[in-house]
Amino acid sequence: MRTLAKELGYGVMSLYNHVADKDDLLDGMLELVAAEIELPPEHANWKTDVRACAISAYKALLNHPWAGRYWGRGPGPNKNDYHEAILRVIRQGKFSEELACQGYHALTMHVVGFAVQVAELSFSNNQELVEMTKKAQLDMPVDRYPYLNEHIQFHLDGKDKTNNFKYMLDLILDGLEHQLKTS
Amino acid sequence: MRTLAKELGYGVMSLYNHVADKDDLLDGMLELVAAEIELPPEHANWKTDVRACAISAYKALLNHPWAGRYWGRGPGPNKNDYHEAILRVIRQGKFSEELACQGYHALTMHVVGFAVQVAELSFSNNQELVEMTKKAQLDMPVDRYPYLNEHIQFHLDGKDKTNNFKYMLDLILDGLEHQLKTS
DNA sequence: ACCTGAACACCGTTCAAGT
DNA sequence: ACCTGAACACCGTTCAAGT
Repeated sequence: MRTLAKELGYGVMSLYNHVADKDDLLDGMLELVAAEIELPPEHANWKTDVRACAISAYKALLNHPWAGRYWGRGPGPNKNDYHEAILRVIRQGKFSEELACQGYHALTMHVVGFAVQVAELSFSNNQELVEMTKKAQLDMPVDRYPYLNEHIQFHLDGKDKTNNFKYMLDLILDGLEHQLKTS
Repeated sequence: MRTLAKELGYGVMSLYNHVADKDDLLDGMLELVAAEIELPPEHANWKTDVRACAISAYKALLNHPWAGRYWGRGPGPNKNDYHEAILRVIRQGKFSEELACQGYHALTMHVVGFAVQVAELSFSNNQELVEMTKKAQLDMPVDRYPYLNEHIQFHLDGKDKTNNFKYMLDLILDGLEHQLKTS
């Protein structure tokens, strides 16, 4: 609040003429984030549509790294539109009510769960990440943590070329598709 | 800090004789949470072992709802043991280095991503959840959000009987198993 | 209707002083 | 070695007073 007011060039208390609360302000900010999410069209391919929408939501959350932590607060028009879109697309894709419920939760939980964790890391560049990784490695002797060291080395060698958000997303989507077909 | 000191019956500053920082204190607390995770045995079934370990980690995080938010901080012996265990089990299960990397991230991201979001909700009982849901429903007219309302009704009717954490976990595990077999 | 400073009840932490 | 109160630099917010 105090920082924001200073940035705007007003006294702190002026903010409370436009906003009830810090919570109220946050809700408004979250709605702006939700507005960035590109929503899928009517009646097309559920899998590609829900995939694109999830990726768009993920990008919106990473555009505003503070946002994921607060995403679970109250409802809001733009946030509702996003959730409605996900549910609509899979229901129109012939998901049963039950499978839609499961798929909806799996997808939305994945998006913000992944986003909060990636946003938390927040190193400014890759070099900084490498430094942090190497420092962490000092607390992990190879004889006690052989697999952990192997894994870290795998990353340091730049061998991890997969986008892990999309990788998990596809695990979920493929799993749902399989359940849809065999139900 | 101030609250903790009062609870212990000491002055605030006495804490700094046992702990460098609030961060230092949190790291210690996180290690205690990590200690609650039951680690899998050597050389058994990767799928059931990694599943049990993930569920145990999830339960530990929910036992201490504040913990998920800070899980991504630095390394720590107990936290390292947990990560080492996951990596070991899947590598011993004949995962390639690459698939192990993907599986490791998918599993660990799922556990804490899901935990932080569930912990955030934090209503004390089911009645309270129903109240909150119904209040949220007021901002969601049925004509504008038909699928969202259908979904909420599905929950209010108690028809969602799936444990969504385990459901997603099995989606991931089954996907990994499939990739393991066809690689 | 909008702005504002003083004041309140909170934080984590430094520092100097105690035993 | 362990404890501690005063003090500092922060928070979000209430309240009464301004225009």
